[in-house]
Amino acid sequence: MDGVSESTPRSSRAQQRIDTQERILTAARQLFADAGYDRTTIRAIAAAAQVDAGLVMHYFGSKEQLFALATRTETPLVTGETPEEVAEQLLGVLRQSLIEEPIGSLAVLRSMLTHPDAAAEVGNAHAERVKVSKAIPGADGNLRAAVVSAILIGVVLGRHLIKLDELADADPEQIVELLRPAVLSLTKADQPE
Amino acid sequence: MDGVSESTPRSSRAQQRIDTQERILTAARQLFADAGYDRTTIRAIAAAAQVDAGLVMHYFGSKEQLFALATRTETPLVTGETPEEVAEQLLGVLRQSLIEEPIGSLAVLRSMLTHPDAAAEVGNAHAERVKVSKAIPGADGNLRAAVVSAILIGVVLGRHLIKLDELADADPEQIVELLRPAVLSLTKADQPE
DNA sequence: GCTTTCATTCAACGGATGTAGAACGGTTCA
DNA sequence: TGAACCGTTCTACATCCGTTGAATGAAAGC
Repeated sequence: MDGVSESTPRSSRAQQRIDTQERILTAARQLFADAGYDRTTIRAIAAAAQVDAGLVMHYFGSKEQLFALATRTETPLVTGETPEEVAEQLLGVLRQSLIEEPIGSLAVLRSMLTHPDAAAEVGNAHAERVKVSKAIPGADGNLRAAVVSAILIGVVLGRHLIKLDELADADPEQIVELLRPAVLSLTKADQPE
Repeated sequence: MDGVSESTPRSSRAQQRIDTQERILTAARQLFADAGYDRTTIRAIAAAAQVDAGLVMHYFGSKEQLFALATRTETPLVTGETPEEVAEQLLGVLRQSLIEEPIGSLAVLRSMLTHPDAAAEVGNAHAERVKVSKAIPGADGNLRAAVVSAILIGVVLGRHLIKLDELADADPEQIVELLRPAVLSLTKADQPE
């Protein structure tokens, strides 16, 4: 039954390699999020992972490739049908991002602004817009979706990165409540005047 | 009447020094906005200003001080009394920031996310929040003001820095229209249910 | 005209960084 | 037990950066 019992011992070497790689990735994610791409050095990542800098290179090839792997993030789902459902799902994503720092996204966001190649990742990290735009009716659905994304990015950024005092200290639920009308006004189609 | 006619000749040395300093400051502003603090080198600024790197140091002391001087920006006024007036003024600031890149602000915004000391500048650059919070009634006026600031930052950032396609290409006026209800919902005080 | 002043350039240093390759030491396997 | 393997560290190199101090040459003042 257990075909790997003898040929691949679960610990000691194969596993330790994987553990070490994961330790490096975790340290990289955290440091990239805290300090951005440029200010994060391979040596610092190695130190945080209690490893030599050369090993990081050996495993990941270059700082560039390590960054790409460390900041890969799965995009949240937006599957709602009605504007209200879409709005609630977006607010749910926001709530989660306010409660705990979305480390991968922060790393990308922070780095994107100084590191050219990171910008490409944003289309990926926030590809939710694509789905959002399909869920928002009207000819300007795409634009509305982009504006909503920008708003959410701005608020998350204001809380975790810029750390605007009021935003950083406030109750997440209160922020969500304040934003509900704003998000709703954007997920609903134009109403003729 | 003209006390400076002879004692301070307007050109040649005093003036050329001022001109050169201004040329350096302009180049610095642009480069900091384009590439952020870390990726902008003194040598690149000097080259853009057609000057030696040593001269930049000689005039501004350090990269740090140059950054502080180059990104100093005057804060827009928000003096409205009613929620509607405040909202319109905020939307006006947004409109202007969408039409032409606010280079100083972009430089701060971009650098702030990787350069620690730049963060302090944000309180200055967006000190408008203080005035906004006074113009927004209710116990949560401060929080509302912060949320509005975050939203505006997010949208400007989405257009000029992240360059979300739809946001970058859209008509500024259309974006402003989309955001009016959102901003209005935040400048108005809570209405009891 | 000679000296002083000063805007500007030149050359260099010390440190940090990404990266490459040799070397080490324990594990695996015959 | 001895040889091959491999995870890991050590050492070093080339480059780039911020910064400095001496050198240069033209303008200013006497």
